[in-house]
Amino acid sequence: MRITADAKETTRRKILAAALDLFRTIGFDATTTREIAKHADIATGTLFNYFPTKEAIVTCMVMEAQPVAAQINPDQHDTLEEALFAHAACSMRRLKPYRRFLLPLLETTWSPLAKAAADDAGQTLRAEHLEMVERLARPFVDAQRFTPVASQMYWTLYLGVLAHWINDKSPKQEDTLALLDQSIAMFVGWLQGE
Amino acid sequence: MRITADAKETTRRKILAAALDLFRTIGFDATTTREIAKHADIATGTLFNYFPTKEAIVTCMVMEAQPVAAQINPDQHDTLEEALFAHAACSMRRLKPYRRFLLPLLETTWSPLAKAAADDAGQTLRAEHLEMVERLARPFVDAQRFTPVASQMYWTLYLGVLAHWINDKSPKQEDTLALLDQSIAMFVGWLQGE
DNA sequence: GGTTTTTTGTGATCACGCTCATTTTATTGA
DNA sequence: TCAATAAAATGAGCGTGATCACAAAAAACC
Repeated sequence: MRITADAKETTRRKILAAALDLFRTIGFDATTTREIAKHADIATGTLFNYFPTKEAIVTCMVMEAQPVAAQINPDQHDTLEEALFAHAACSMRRLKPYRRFLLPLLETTWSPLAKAAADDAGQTLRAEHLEMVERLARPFVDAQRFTPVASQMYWTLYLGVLAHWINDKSPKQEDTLALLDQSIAMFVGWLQGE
Repeated sequence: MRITADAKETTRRKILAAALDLFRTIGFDATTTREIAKHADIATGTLFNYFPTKEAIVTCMVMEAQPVAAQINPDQHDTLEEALFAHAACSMRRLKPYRRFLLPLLETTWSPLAKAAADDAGQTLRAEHLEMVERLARPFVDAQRFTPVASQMYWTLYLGVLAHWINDKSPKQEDTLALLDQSIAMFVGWLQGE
């Protein structure tokens, strides 16, 4: 059991490394599962013993990156805008290595479009993010204001920002940061005001 | 030239009819292009002479529905919320026959996620919608406030509503209407306030 | 009407993500 | 040590959306 488990982990890492390499080099779409398997020295079928779909590989990469929760201090900020901005920026820093091929993640697992029962891992990421948002909002707004609809609207706006980010050509992605800033301002204004 | 053009139009309609029928009956994913072609009495290859992709068929259905612009009077409303709500509701009424299989449209052509150069038709629909939104906003807000970023944020929110709508199980889709209401309130609050 | 040129239709074929019956390898128990 | 059993790897093969070399038909020209 010992040797096998280690071997499996090794294979897993080989797949992730091979996939990351190819995604970066030629992009997500142009990378075939056969190619990933070949680079990882396994058979095509084996790949799917480790990851249910090609998209799941991306999801997995993101999940294994350093969690945001560990890097954010909820009591550090004076305004809700500031807190949410810091949180989003931190999340995006985490996603940065995968920016160019986040699209499949957004489309298949993160999007509110995603078929309900889909990918667990993606749902987990979403839930974690939203939970943090709610926690950050707690000192600033009534708990009862933070309805599921509020979560949903935040998530929509956040996805909009990420979507823009993916193709952002501005030098330091400042366009995206501006969009993020405005999106958060809009959300906070609505959440606190009214 | 005459006869051919008519024949082409006939084939086009046969394809659209066959596709609509199948999409409704067994859903978008379960419908194969071969099946559509068979029902339309043409070869598989011919289908792709008329529509570049399977998704484009859906886009086309939506485009051929009655344009929203013809049904909205910009001077009819007392508040911006009201005007935008009417416009969105009207757009969705138009989309209603296709609600169950809008997902591919949202994913591949409407989403801000879509690769930039993608599908023209989808971009047109988007542009038309946003233009109308801007026109409705004109009496209520400074023109210079309606920046491209504002358009983008509106579109993101609108897509969020549509995404929710697709899977909305509530009897008269009142969940979606509530979400639309809140989304517009948030957007208008931000656009006018600040 | 016959010839050329252009447009349209065709289905075999491709490349892809993914599956599954089978083979290979590892683990257990005596 | 060696069956017996469980776990993992394999690659041929499936169904799919889409392509393309070619065939048929239509339009244009004289």
